[in-house]
Amino acid sequence: MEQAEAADLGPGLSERVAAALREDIISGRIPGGSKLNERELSARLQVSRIPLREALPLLEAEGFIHSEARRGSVVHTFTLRDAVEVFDLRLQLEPFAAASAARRVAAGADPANLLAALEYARTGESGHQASGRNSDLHEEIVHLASHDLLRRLSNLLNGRVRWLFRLTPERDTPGMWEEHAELVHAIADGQPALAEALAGAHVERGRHASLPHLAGRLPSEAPARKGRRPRSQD
Amino acid sequence: MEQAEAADLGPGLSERVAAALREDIISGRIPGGSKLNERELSARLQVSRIPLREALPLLEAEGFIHSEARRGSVVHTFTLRDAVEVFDLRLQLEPFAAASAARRVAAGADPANLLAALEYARTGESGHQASGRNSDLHEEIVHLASHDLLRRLSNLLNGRVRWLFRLTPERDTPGMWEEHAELVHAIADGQPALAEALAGAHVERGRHASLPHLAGRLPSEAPARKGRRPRSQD
DNA sequence: CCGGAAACTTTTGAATACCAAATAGCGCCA
DNA sequence: TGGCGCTATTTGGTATTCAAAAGTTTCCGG
Repeated sequence: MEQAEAADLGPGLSERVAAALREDIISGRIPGGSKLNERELSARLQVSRIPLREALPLLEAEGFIHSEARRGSVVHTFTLRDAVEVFDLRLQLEPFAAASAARRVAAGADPANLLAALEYARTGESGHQASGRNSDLHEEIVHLASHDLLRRLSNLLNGRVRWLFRLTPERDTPGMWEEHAELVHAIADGQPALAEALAGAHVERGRHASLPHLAGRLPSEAPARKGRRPRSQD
Repeated sequence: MEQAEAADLGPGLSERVAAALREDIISGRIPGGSKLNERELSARLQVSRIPLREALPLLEAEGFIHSEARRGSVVHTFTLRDAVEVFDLRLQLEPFAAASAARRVAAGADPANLLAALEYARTGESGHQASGRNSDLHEEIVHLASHDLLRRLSNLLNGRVRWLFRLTPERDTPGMWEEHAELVHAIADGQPALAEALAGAHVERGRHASLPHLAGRLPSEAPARKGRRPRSQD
């Protein structure tokens, strides 16, 4: 199989494979419960099994797939419980991230990138793309916090946050932008306590706004254990 | 290269490779800054490069190694900052884990395993092995919380917690066992608020007890960027 | 004698081919 | 119709090979 001139040379191939699969799962193009056939995926993604098998453990660590020894990988079926768990942990991490970022600003760090991300999120109109910008904003806060371990945990969380945001496009209201602006300015002003409180409030408001909608859109519990083969496409 | 009868069949080979490397790094057998040569490691671990390259991305996600494209992998050099970061995030996650576990018990979950882990931690004498038992206790709390996402984030944190505990064997004092006992009983009694507060106090006490010791034992900042080749063994 | 450029070497990234073991699906027989 | 064994697909893993990029060495010129 010719690999042509596809060598991007930037990120490793396995990371691109992981990113592609992650997006396919988040977007629902590969539905929950699908069995992932290695060589079929290799063919579709135009790569050999090697980068694929480097990518799958990562996706499993993020909880997007579930792999059992010699039984292959199955795409995770997201439930309402998953959504609740995302809010739970955002509530633990984002206030800390916001406070840390504010402290860093107070200590002399430059919040320019954060303010730029806020502006970027404002200019983008509503819709599915906006959820990506919201994620960018949160990532920028984490980055500003200069906290390596926090960044790693947030990366793990991030895919699921993006999944969650994609399910609730109506979250992108003017009111939410106000919340973001308040939070960003508290950070940019170097006020850790205020930033922490606003971040917590932001997450909690999101939870209460989203969960009722999500309850109708997600299976409340795990699906049947055997025989499900959603036959993604043909 | 004969693989003999080594087929354990239990966990995948790549997971065992990841675990072995993780332990080698935590224990210092592979010192920070070491360059990891793939085929050399393959030879030493008696596996081919494939399970190795499935393991390396996992270790990188956990922050034990740092891989750059076409430049190979280097073992992370732990600094005092890393220790502070571990305490930071334990402080965010463990109180939540303890509260969740207590809520689960109040809702009818059985804390028998948790109590058993506490007893197991008590019977083990002091020393380096005890740090493993402490980790087991924390893992048991997380397990009891029945929170998938929390479990994933905790797993990410866990390796670094084990690294940290191994550096401070003097932490294993009778006083710390009292703290554990209080916490476990609060959970077993189904008291979320008490468990949350005790978990936070436990982490903070550990921070204050450990950091002075660690300050003398760890490099305060990242090492020289180039040319370091600690030549682990020959 | 020192600095820079070119050639060489090492190592990673990736592909291909192959084998063994286990699961799972299938058909066969009672 | 139900249980049992067989085949076949698939995963886990190894070995080998190739290309490209880093790193290293050497060599030449200033």
